[in-house]
Amino acid sequence: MNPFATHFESLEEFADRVSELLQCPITIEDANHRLIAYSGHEHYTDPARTATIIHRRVPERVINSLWREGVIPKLLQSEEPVRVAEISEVGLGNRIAISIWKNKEVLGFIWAIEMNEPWTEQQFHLLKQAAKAAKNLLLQLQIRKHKKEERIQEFFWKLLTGHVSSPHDIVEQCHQLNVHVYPFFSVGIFQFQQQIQTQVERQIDYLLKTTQQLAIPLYTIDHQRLIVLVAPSSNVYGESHIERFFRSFMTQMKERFRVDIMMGAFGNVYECYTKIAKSYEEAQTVLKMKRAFPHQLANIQSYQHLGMYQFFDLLFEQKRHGDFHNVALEKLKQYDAQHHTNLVETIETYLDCDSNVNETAKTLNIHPNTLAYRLKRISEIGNIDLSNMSEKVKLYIDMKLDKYRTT
Amino acid sequence: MNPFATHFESLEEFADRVSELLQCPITIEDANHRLIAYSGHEHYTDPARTATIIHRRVPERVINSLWREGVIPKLLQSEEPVRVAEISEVGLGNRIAISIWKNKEVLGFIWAIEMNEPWTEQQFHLLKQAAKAAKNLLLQLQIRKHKKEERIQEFFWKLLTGHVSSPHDIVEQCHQLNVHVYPFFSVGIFQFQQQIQTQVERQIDYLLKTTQQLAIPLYTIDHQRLIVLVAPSSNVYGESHIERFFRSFMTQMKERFRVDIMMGAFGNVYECYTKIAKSYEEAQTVLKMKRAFPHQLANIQSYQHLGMYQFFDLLFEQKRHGDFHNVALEKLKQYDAQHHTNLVETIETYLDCDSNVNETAKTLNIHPNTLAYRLKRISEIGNIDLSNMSEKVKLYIDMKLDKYRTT
DNA sequence: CAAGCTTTTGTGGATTTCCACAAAAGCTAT
DNA sequence: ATAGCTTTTGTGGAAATCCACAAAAGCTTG
Repeated sequence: MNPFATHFESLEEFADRVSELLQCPITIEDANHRLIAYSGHEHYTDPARTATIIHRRVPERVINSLWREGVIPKLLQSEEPVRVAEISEVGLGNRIAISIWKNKEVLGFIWAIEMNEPWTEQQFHLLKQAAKAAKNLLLQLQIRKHKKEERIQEFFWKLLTGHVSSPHDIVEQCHQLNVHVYPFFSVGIFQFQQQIQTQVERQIDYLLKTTQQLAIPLYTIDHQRLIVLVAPSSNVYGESHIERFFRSFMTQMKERFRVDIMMGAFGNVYECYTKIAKSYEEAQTVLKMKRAFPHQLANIQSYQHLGMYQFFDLLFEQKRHGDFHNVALEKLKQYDAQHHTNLVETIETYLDCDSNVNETAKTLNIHPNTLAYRLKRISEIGNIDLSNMSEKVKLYIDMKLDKYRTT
Repeated sequence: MNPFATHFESLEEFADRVSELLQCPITIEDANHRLIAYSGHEHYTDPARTATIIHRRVPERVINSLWREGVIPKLLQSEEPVRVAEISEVGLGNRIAISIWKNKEVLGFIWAIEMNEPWTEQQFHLLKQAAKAAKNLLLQLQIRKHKKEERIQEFFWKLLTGHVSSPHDIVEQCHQLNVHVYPFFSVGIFQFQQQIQTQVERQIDYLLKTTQQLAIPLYTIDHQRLIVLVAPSSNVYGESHIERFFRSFMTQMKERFRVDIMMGAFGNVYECYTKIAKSYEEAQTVLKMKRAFPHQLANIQSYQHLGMYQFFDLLFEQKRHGDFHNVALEKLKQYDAQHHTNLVETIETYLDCDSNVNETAKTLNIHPNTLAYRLKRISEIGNIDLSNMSEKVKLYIDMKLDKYRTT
């Protein structure tokens, strides 16, 4: 006979029942480690569980430890209970965990704290029965959520495309949809190697829901791209917070799920939600420029650090009208062609290296004096004053615009 | 009785007549030292005269000497003959010169070579009579010229404003108007201190017509501006030729006529005459930028050397839409305001000085180590990588755009 | 006013840059 | 092939830069 074959009013009631039967504290989480229910009996509770209950989610460091220890991969692979040894650094006592399945998808987890004695076969069997019973309860939750999700998605796309009304209305709608409004935000994009499949969607959802580095009130998936609204807790070090989150998201996708993300990018941080479309545009610009200048912008993620490449679409448009043709550059190109020299490459590398002689010489594999000689020739042939910032800027931009054209 | 009170078929006939009476070679020039007529009798002729006749104009170095010796100023002041001592460097022998007047305007000059003996009173008297007689002959030339001038002016304005047809038609029209077509050209503008008066117009005409550094097929005057079409002889060192001409024109206007020119500027050198409007626009851009950045661009005249300022109108337009706001710069400004520091000024000067520490420190009157410290703070506070060209460019442009806004 | 912070200036030494000069290597055209 | 050019590499010394460390001066705050 199944002890869970009755009707439960709520998941809490269910958790309490499991706790009674197993004689230990029980915590039920969804697939993203958000707290769904927990037993209320007076038992010993480790610090990790306390923190989980207080914040209504498992602390990120605990999740990270569980990944590192291989616990979560195991849970995601089998329906069997997993024994977890104490991880004292994160306040986690001895645990038994089991995943809740529906078809081939994990809906959530049940965690039990292993009290003094080791579990009996009987207890393990009970836990497995509990996991089966939890499935139906969780499914009901899921359905309710999915409906809301769809409305939120639509709302987010409206924000991204600028089809929005007043800031006040936006906040109003957020409240209706139960989307938290943060004081600062930025729009980010992750470009994946391939079209994002359903399984990867779940993995993305998992990572985004479990991260606590910053809030992600909204996100959506579009072909090969994941678009997120990120909200750093403060804007003082906002940029670097986002940077760090982006890097860790990408490494985690790779390490945990073997999913490659080509690149990530995000726009400026704004306060008013009407600027979401703008931040989105900026993020798209970053991606575009990273594609055109993969080497230069390999380590750049933010629009803020795009530097002069921010201007490029605009300048390029103008250049196509035939403006800005650079006589100096043309002369250098001509000279290169006629004399089989590398003056253009030289000056470009030199400027890439921030006018650093040694670095440039190393990059080009030439003697520093050779570089000096070439620079002298460049300034003669192109009639350029290489100690004039404005001229250098012009030349640099024109060279990069040239490259941009060929992509 | 006046020996010139007869009708002369041509100016040549007149010159021969004068030559006969004075027993010496005679040359008649217009007010711009262009050859109008010369006597053909076999007399001794100095190299300066030979060159004048061959090139149909007085060589520029001869003109310059005559100015330097004070000969021409004297001629422009009085109707009396002026004795000119030999200037052997330019091949000029002993001469007697007199100016030809109409009301208060000089129409031209008569030059006589003083042969072996010094002139008698009688000869001077004859020369004065000749100058009076020449007046009417020159006037007829003038009238014919004026009419043509007007049609040329109209044509030039059409070219400048882009109201032109095909390149072929332009060349056609040039031929009709007797305007020489050169393979390369650029449009230049001189900005005068004040509205250009008739007298100054003549002085401009004089300098433009006498210069031989480069050809000036067309020019026009508009309020405080003189607009010239300049044609360097070759485009190899075209830019520098034009530069030199601009400088010398401005110094000569000042030294010879006490007329101040605020600044000069010229556009790119093109080959096709349909690009005149473009070159003109570029020259206007240079003037505009020189007004906005008088210090930085004090020594810049050409569009080519405007460097990054070429972009500024375009970028500024975009910036007004609220794009490109620079968080780093805002943070620095904020820090400056709160802590009474000069970080923005420091970084701007540093970039102005092409990242040269010593020069910057001297300019700012601070210790080099102070500068180093400030730069460190700047990169911390603004989250800027000062060894990244692209970021430097962005910051530099944003700072200059800020300045541009306030002008 | 004392403590703690930021900012300025100083010192010294390793490293880099700049410059002049020269040798060697490579290319081109007669 | 040779002469004349450009280009590369080398040497050495003066000047500038970079860096670490420290003292002093200036500001802010309790």
